[in-house]
Amino acid sequence: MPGGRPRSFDADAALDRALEVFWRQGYEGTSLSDLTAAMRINRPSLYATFGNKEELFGKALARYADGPAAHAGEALEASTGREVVERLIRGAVELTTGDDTPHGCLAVNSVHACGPDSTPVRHKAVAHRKAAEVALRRRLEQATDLPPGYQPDTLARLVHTITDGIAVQAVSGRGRDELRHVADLALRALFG
Amino acid sequence: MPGGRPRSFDADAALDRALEVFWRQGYEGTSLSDLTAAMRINRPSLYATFGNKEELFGKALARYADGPAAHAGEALEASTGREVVERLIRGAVELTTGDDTPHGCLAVNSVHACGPDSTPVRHKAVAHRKAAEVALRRRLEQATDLPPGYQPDTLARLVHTITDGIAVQAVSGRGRDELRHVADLALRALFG
DNA sequence: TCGATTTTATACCTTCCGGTACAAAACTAG
DNA sequence: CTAGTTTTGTACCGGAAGGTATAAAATCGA
Repeated sequence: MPGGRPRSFDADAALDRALEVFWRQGYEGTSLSDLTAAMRINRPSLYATFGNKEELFGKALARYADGPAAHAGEALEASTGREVVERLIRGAVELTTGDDTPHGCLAVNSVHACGPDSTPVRHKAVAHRKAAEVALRRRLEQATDLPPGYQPDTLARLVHTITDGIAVQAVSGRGRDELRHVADLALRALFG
Repeated sequence: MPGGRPRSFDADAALDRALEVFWRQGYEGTSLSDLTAAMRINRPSLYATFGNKEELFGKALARYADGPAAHAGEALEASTGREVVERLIRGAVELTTGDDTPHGCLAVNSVHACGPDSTPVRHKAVAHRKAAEVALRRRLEQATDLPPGYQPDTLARLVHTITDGIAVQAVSGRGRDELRHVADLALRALFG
């Protein structure tokens, strides 16, 4: 029964391009014209396929978590608490200072989306971050190798504070090598 | 010789209100209507007194550094490296989680101002942050109480990474008490 | 009181925003 | 080939953005 003109573009590839633009320019800083130009589709196709700008962003954020930022989830599978933390911090440096990707972190950038209309986007980003923090805390509660006196919930928040800071440094122009040294020092301070 | 109708508002007070709005809503998220409403002046008065939106932001950022964020400069006067770092980190928590001020840090928020027209604003914020980092590095080079192996430049960057992360956590909804515990743990990790 | 000068208030300008109506094009089923 | 369906391209909509022209209002020196 369904005939219809076939879609002339790859929706997944288009979503990847949208992700790239949102990551580089932020939600508010990205106009529909920016999106359609990057995705190589026209406006009605975007709306028919992805809903609207806000829904498109939501899908881009989900893709970000499963793709470029997948290390954050995988890090929790490491066998020791220390290695979990190390993978998160070192992974943040690599993620936010890539040569072929925008600098900074989409989730951190999106928390700073301002203006009345971007409130739902900010909430999405906050929810995503909160979920990551809960998962890390749960994982650290299982760890037996934390230095004495380190509480899992506070350590989880400190680790995310450091990875958030790394993202800010990366958008501020700090290079990968410099941030690797920062990560080295942070890990040394945390675990000796 | 100069006659002329007298100005009917306090320019400093108006600038403080503009700072408040930029801090809470970001550069791009703040419209001229938001500004004139908050400052209780009309549009031509804003342009005659402060130039344009971008110049107004520059003056608000300078006021931020001398006012709410003055602790960052004063911290460098502490007598030991450790106390310098402690004042910076604890000061960041208090600054970014104030009851009567917006949460987060204006300089960190502004680094995330996106879109083509806000490039100069981002550059202003980056320059401001870079100057602060140089000053901290210089100060830590004078310190004699750093733990062995801590290089002043890397430590300065790590400290700013942590304060940046605190600002991100604050805009993400983390409360003052929680961030105080994070600061405690960070300082304990850094200095034992 | 009378110009000269500066600020006020209103109303407007251009441009771009996110979002959509509509018709031509490209396909499948019969 | 036709009927039905979906996507494509273009052109447009209302609204809000940053910024400004203009004239009334309020002060000064003379």
